[in-house]
Amino acid sequence: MPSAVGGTGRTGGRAGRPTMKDVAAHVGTSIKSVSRVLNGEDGVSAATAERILQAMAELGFRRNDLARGLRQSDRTSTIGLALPQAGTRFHDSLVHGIDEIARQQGSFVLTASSGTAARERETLTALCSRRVDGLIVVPAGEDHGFLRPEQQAGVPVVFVDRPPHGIAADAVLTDHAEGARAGTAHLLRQGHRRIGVVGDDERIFSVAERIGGHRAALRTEQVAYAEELTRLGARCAEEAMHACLDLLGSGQPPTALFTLNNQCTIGAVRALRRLGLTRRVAMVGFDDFETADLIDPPVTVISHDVEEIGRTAARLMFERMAGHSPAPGRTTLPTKLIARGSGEIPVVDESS
Amino acid sequence: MPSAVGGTGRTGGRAGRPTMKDVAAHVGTSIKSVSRVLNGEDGVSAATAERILQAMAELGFRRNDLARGLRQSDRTSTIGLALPQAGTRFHDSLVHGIDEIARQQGSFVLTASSGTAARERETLTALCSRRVDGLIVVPAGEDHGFLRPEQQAGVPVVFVDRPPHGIAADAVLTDHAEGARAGTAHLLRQGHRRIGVVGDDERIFSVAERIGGHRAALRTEQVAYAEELTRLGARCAEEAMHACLDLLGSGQPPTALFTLNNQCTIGAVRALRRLGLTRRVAMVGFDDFETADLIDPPVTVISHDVEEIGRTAARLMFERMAGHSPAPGRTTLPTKLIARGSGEIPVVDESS
DNA sequence: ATGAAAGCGCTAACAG
DNA sequence: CTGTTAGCGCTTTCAT
Repeated sequence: MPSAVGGTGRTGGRAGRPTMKDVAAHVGTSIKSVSRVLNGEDGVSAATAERILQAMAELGFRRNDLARGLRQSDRTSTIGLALPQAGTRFHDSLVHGIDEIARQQGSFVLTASSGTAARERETLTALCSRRVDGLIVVPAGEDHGFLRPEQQAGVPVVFVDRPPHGIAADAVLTDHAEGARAGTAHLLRQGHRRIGVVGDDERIFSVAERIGGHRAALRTEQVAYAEELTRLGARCAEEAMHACLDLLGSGQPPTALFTLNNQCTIGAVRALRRLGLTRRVAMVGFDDFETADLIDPPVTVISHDVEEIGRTAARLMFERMAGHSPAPGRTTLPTKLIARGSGEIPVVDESS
Repeated sequence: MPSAVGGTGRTGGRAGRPTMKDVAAHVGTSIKSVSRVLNGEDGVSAATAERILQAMAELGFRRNDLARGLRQSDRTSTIGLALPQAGTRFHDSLVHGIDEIARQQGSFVLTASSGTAARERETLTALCSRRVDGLIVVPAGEDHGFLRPEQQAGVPVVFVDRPPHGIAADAVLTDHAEGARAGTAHLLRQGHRRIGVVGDDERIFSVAERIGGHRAALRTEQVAYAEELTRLGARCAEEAMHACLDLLGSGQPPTALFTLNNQCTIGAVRALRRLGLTRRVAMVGFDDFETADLIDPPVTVISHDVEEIGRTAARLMFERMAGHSPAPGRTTLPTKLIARGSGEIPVVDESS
């Protein structure tokens, strides 16, 4: 038994963190009193409490919440948020919304990057192994069945922006289809009949939904959907630009463009610039972005309230944590068309 | 003793998570064998191992890494990143860079929003209470002395973008002063002598540094620094726009603007638009942004490699974790001027 | 190849 | 008002 002073035998003061045991030893009281002070329970004299607080400050004590959670009904007061690498304003707003609600509930939000589909599972598992009380997931991968054990263990999982596959869970979505319908109808109203579509991979839920809405609008006006005016699979602004250049350089170019996310919108603007068509080809883009009003002409967009999506997802999660257990469902939030100019360019008279 | 079956007495399969004890009971082996399988140690027959793996899958077992860390030298393989709410691309790139290095080191990055200065301490403390192995902080507040105990306990802390106060720790900074000097010199070279400056609060390190660089450039060319052309305290694009409107509407308006971050740049562009001065007043902005090339005229900026900042900070952190302990220092990364058009507008001949 | 027991830092449930 | 004991889920040490 070598120099067993403060339990851990801390002497140098350098390595390892002080524990409650150390604080207790420092004061000459029991560990339980320290615990009481820390948790604001009563049953400790003011004098002792004072000395304990002093010792904690002196030693630089910080409670180990991990150990605490281990004992305390396995709650960590932490919720996990998994985000794929986006590179849009989506992140910030979403985190904000979630944070607002979590804070009200006394929970702490930890965000992890799930990156590509391949790494997503690993990321979510790591979050769960760190025992979050709930999980909000912006899906990157295809199947989330592996999260079922978490759900059954009482950890609610809420999906954002895309519905879950392989698991029954709440989802908070944007009304992609209706937004795209409105955007397309807006262009049709200006007389456009040849509308080019540029977007990411159609296997992505939001992309498929948006295309569906686009086609619905065309049907309503009895305009044929021209396959050759659609360019999908553009994963970044660069690829979208090339798709647009290709589209606009074809024999029968579109008189308007409908872009399926803001990266595509930015790519489209670059393409229109290069070809000197900014004022001649109309454009409506899905997703708003900060400088949309500064581009010439200002970009007409379909916008959605991402912060509200975050708040809604967080509320759903906390409701489930509180014991509510209706059948998992989808909440769909509306979009708004913001007319700024690019979408109000009328069709060029082709007979001239 | 009511139906004590699997240790925890789990029967419904609903509440609580399965533990190693449950897995062991399910297989009819000891908890230690389960542990061995999980950690890839040998000393378990292939047959038993197989049955254990099966049971884990069946029960949806997930190891509690918190409990693990409690026992295992208090390492959690997790590093914490604290970010104030920025609303710029800074976030994404920084997280990316840090993530890249952390992944190589087998660590997991958890990001928390530190929000305003007031909430920062609370956020950082919460991260520490969750026992991260290291901490990367983009400071929001003024004093970080409260992090000293963490450092002493062997948790390295690295600051990004602003140097620490009240604590000796590594910092990874941008060469704000040199960048601002170069940007200002660029404008001076076009003949501008009345350069308006719009930025956030001067108490922010980067703002002060940038102003310093700006003034240094003026001194070199023997141009007087005109206090009345400087508008600080603009915390968002909106406020920056009003500051610019004010500046440009004054009796002796500047012929060029130097904006101290991208929010201010965006505000300035809006102001120039409103006044129809986009082609007449030159502008250079600190920080690049995605659509800078799409604005008319395209915006000349001082850009820095944020991802590299992240990688550098992470590397420093892991080096300290590995035992390196030189005196804490500053690493300063260079900036690059990207001329796109707005900064190359020559001074208007005032005599005409 | 396997398991029993101790203990990580903390709190819950009981004593005094 | 204060302290003792047990145990959260896991790994470590030491036996078998």
